Amino acid sequence: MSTGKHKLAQPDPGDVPKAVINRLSLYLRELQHLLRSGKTTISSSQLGRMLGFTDAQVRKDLTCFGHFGHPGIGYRCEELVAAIRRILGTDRVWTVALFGVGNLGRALLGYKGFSAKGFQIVAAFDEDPRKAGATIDGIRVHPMDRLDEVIANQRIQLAMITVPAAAAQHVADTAIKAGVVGVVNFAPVTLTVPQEISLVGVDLATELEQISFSVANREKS
Amino acid sequence: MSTGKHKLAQPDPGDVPKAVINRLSLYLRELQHLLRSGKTTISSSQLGRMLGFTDAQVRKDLTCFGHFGHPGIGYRCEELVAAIRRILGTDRVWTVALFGVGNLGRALLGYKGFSAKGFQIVAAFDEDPRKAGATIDGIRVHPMDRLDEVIANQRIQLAMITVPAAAAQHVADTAIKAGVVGVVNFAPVTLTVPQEISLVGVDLATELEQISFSVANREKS
DNA sequence: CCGTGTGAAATCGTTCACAGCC
DNA sequence: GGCTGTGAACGATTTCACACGG
Repeated sequence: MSTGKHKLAQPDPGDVPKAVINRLSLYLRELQHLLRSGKTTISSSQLGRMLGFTDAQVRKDLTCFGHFGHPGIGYRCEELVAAIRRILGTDRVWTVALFGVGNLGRALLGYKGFSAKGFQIVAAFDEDPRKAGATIDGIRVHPMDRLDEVIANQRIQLAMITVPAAAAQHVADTAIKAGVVGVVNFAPVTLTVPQEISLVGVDLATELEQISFSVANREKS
Repeated sequence: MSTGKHKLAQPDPGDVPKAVINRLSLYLRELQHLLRSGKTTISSSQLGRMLGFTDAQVRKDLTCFGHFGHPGIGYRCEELVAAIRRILGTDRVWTVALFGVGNLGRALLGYKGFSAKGFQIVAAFDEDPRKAGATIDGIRVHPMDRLDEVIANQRIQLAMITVPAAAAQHVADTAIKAGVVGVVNFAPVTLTVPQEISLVGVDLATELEQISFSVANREKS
């Protein structure tokens, strides 16, 4: 058996709420900060307070996947980081291709946070032939028609889409046909993908609308 | 009277689920596409299908805020767009300041999607004195120490934070002290703000972790 | 004691199903 | 016939409260 000493339950992922996975990411981020500042253990209530959750919530979330805590002690940070990374699948390295080398695309190519978390952008694509051939932040920009070849050769698993809205669906279809199994879409459109493909959409304007609503309506208690 | 003919209910925003607001943004985005393609009315089931929701969900979400539908007809796109914009507060223009003119910051300064939705970035700030003084995409970059003055003079309401994680809390505190009432945080840290301030966090690595989890666990059903 | 893990209770959000209207 | 608005049923998630372990 390859992985560590603590039992990792494997519940049907279908019955783990999506919100739990989101919080797991936040726990992980917080734990990594804690580790850097030298803390070795933490209780569910401390961790919860840092993020605005209750202690029970933290424990429930974690026990979806196994028994990581130590009664009377709390959670050992290092242990829990390892466990969450295994749960999220970020204990391995993922290969990512970026589609659309515009402003946002370039910014993402240079973003250090991805490789730190195990996501390696290994190729970029752009329709504009003047961009293809360039190397940005060490990443080669290919023309779109090399897509199949590059995805296959470099065994690319995930796609980040930063092309204009009108092109996003076509790019997603093509990338998926070439073998990509997960997509992060930054274009402000709803994409349709086969159900075995994982998809998350990040719409920056939508995020601002959440703020706008809550500011416009902050005359509550 | 300035605003339209349809009743806009004003429920205590506290009892509208956050998820509803998120979906409202998606409805709006979809409706605007529909308008551009010439459609004038749509039913809850059509709109739902486009986004992967049920018809009942769409209707419930909308009736949180008033009666916008026409039995036998559906919703008139233009009318509904206006209503949702009023609900989200994007029928007015919001002034935004951007903090941290790095890769991501620059990309956001150039992003057209914001002004199209009523969010106008009117100033940027950076600690690096070499960046201050420049103008990027028509937006002036100020040194941090002009923060109070600029926020007040330009009546800036919202902040987008794209500084490094270690600086984010301080920047948020300062911006809030200067009068900002809503914050979108792109730095990978949990910010603490007074409860009357609206906050959303967007962590790009976290989004990828959602994909990683679901790809790693897609042997379900 | 402090702190986890966990059934049971409470809360919240979604879907159903149908009355009413065009 | 097609479609909205809505109470009631259902399902899911969060919180409570306590047994048990260091």
